[in-house]
Amino acid sequence: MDLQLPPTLRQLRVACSQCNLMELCLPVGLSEEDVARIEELVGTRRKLRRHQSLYEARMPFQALYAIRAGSFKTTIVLEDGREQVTGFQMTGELLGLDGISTGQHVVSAIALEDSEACVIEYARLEALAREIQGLQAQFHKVLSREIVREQSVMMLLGTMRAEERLAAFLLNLAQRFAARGFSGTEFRLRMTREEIGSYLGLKLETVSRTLSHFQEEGLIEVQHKNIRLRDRERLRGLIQAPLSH
Amino acid sequence: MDLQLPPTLRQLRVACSQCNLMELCLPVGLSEEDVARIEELVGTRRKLRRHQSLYEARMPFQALYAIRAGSFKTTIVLEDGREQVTGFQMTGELLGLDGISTGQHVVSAIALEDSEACVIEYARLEALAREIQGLQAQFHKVLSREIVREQSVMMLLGTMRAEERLAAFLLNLAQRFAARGFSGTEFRLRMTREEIGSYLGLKLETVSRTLSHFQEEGLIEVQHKNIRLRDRERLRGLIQAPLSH
DNA sequence: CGTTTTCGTTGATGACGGTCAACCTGTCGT
DNA sequence: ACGACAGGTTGACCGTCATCAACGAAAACG
Repeated sequence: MDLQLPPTLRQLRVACSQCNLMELCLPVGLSEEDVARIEELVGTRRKLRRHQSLYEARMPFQALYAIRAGSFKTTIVLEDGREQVTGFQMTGELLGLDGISTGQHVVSAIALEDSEACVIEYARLEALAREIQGLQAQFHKVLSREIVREQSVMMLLGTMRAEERLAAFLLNLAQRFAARGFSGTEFRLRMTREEIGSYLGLKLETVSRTLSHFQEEGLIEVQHKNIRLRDRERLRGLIQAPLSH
Repeated sequence: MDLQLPPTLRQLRVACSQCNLMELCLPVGLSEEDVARIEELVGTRRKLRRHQSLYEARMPFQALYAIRAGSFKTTIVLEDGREQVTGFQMTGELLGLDGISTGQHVVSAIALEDSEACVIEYARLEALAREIQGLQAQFHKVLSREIVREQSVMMLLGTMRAEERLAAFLLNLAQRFAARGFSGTEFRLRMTREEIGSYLGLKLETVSRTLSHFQEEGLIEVQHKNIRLRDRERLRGLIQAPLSH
């Protein structure tokens, strides 16, 4: 079996058709036949240990990456060194879209845990998208979905208060875990308070305090990185009715 | 002449090849021949008066819009009524990308002044992108550029202070005016203080105060909506060195 | 053309979240 | 298994920006 081979030789024959992430990834909505053709797209897979990067800002862009296992964060840095997390990505999600624009990556993608990603060479993807209409359509949707996601983060950063941001964040995570067949009520955070804060435009102390506060209110249970949602409805209510207006 | 005809009959024959926005719009980098084929893409143009919307959130998505004249803002609203401006768009820029994801628009696009947009039916665009490689490549770049733009807004909202946000905003506007052949030093804001504030995650009073402050410092001259940049370098410096660290 | 409304400026005050600091706990590396 | 260190919690204090308010000016309206 593959697992017996030394790591460098593990250029596993990738089979999208065998992958349980199909309905979250690029092949969504494609016929069996088309999925078969897509498999030629994915050349290799890359395994990463925690803290390793899939790509770094300013590196030339050549490929997109579909997360097969694990999770990542993407970060952008200003010249003065300030850094911000722009997103957290889970299995089935596509990384690297930022590089298409200029041919250079603008964010870095860093594994939050030991992870694995399918390498999708971009030139091949473009070529195949011209042939397979469904692939083209799906790819455009993925791009557009990222635009929409970022817009809702802008909304969060621009108009929400600390409590609302955290509530929105937890509910979003829950929903994504659920979509992957995991519990949407009990899960483990893969990122630190500081990373959460960076993503939400808050300091880590504020994240910590707010989580504690949620716990006191009976909204959630927190124990380190383990989260349990106890009252989803009230959490949701927090977002819609900040304090009274 | 066209101008004599009643508005409803003004389905002008559009000619991308004649449009001075070519190098800012979709046809970038295409051969003459390909540009000719692209022209069949743009069916009609739409004229809008100030405050009219090109499309509204929740409306079905069918077309993208290339701004031919004027300018727009895009806004997203939460259920509780809170609204945020997610972007300001100028000539040559593409509107409607948010709709691809779900087939429904998620933001509304509203004209900041009397404006005109070319209607690009999306189904046709996808079809043509499959045939013209350069068009496909350019379209993907436009999508990716929007992702990158939003990331830098996230950075701005997440880590920058009021002064830095305003400085970044003014410099960005200046650069875009310059790219269109207008002065990058003296220009007229098309949006209100409130709209600027909404975009930057600030209240209108803060925007007003900060602009006044910039003026006292000799960085800019403000007179209502007219802006003149007096010291670009110091403005730029504001962004990179927030206060000392 | 005058009136009304929208838009912008400036001031006084206060709240939310940032900052600094001390301490604790769990995890990672050797 | 142990120690060092990263990660997390909590408290006290403070700064930035929001809020409330009053006023002024420009633009939109009939």
